[in-house]
Amino acid sequence: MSPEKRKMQRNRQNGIPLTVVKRLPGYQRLLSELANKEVERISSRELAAKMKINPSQVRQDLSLFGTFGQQGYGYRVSYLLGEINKILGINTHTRMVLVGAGHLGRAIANYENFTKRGFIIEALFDQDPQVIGSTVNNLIVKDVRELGAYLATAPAEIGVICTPAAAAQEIADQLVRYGVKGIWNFAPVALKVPEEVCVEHVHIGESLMILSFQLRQKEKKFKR
Amino acid sequence: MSPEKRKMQRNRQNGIPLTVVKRLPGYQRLLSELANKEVERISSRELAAKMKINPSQVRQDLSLFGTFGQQGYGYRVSYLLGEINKILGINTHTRMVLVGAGHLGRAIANYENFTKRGFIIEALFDQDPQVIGSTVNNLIVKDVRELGAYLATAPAEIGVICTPAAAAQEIADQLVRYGVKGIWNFAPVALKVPEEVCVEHVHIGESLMILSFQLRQKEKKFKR
DNA sequence: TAGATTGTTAATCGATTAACAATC
DNA sequence: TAGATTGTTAATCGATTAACAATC
Repeated sequence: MSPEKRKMQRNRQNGIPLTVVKRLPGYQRLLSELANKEVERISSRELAAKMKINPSQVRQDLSLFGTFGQQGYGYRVSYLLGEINKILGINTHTRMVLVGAGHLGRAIANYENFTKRGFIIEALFDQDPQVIGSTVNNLIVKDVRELGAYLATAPAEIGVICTPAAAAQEIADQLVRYGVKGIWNFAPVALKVPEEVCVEHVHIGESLMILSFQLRQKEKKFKR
Repeated sequence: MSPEKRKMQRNRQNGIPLTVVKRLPGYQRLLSELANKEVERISSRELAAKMKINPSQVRQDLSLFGTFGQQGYGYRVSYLLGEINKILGINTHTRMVLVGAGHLGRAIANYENFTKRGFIIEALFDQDPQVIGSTVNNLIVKDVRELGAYLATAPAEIGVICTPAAAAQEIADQLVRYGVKGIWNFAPVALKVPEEVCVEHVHIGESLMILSFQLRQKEKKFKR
């Protein structure tokens, strides 16, 4: 394999290993909880225990982004949370549009946790005349044929795809054409997008398969 | 240490590495697609290309479960798919109940992909009098207070939790008490369950945080 | 100050990739 | 048969864990 090809396959973007990136939301959630409980400081040992990982790993992970702690003291919860929020882009009004206002789309549109963190769904689109015009969480569902025109006047950073699998690629193409930089994809299909566009795929079905596998493994173990 | 001994020890301690387990649904989906297209055979090289992984890894992964290929030929698609379906417990009528018939719950209950693979949601429960009695995908939503009584007469292997975070642990406890062996959790909360119960958590919110992080990283990269 | 705990380097472990004999 | 491709062992690479000097 050529060096370039191998490099492309590496599970990294810009130096931060994907394994670390995947832990960041976990740190964020824990620190939020601690902040809510008005805990002032926490050590890597305590944080690690809550995350069910190794204290070295906590320090290793955080050190990739800066030096947030103090020797002999640990980490100030409010400060570390603030830094991780910055790293994750939390609390900075990220504009989103959502396509596919079926049950799943409406569930996402109603999720307050996202809004609270600054991820704002600003418009909903659907194809079904029965759905177009209905209200979801104070937004009127628009005709998906208006998607391009809408994004031309009100750009969004993230497009959420909650359509059936068959429609997803076409919608992704449109979102990309009209300047969306990230796609949050709930359709069970691998999207093709240009290199500069990020895709995050929520693998709902795969998750059920994994659960099923684990059930069967445990069965075996307990029978033996 | 002899190879067999090492293999035995690994299997005893950890079973199949989680990294491998996570790839299984991907193999399954690809092989299904190939079977639908009536492709007869596939090599590890071709399969790897479609999975965007290394051919060695495909052979390595599959060899953990048995020997499914033939030298000089590759893998018979229908046979390999059948074996992977067995491994994942696909097509063996797995009984499920779902608690929380909001938008997300109804989206899951309507998902035909699961039914097709033998994962059957047999009952829906909710707490809201407005929702109880309504019909979702030919099932009448029951009062969540009947959950225990229902499971006592009609046991289920998997319980799906689509309730708000605050209710999730209480529901998980009930599901476990009434014999559910796996929990598919969509509530953004870490559930505590006995060791013998499997939990698979769908991290919807974390996925958005990861996308947001990647967006910001790409921004940096393209600005620089 | 003295104990605590970080940030970082070094060691270990596990996962991925390469190589190749076996064999269809 | 001869080319193709597996299953498996060996080498490499990356991630996790341990160790410890720095220092609050």
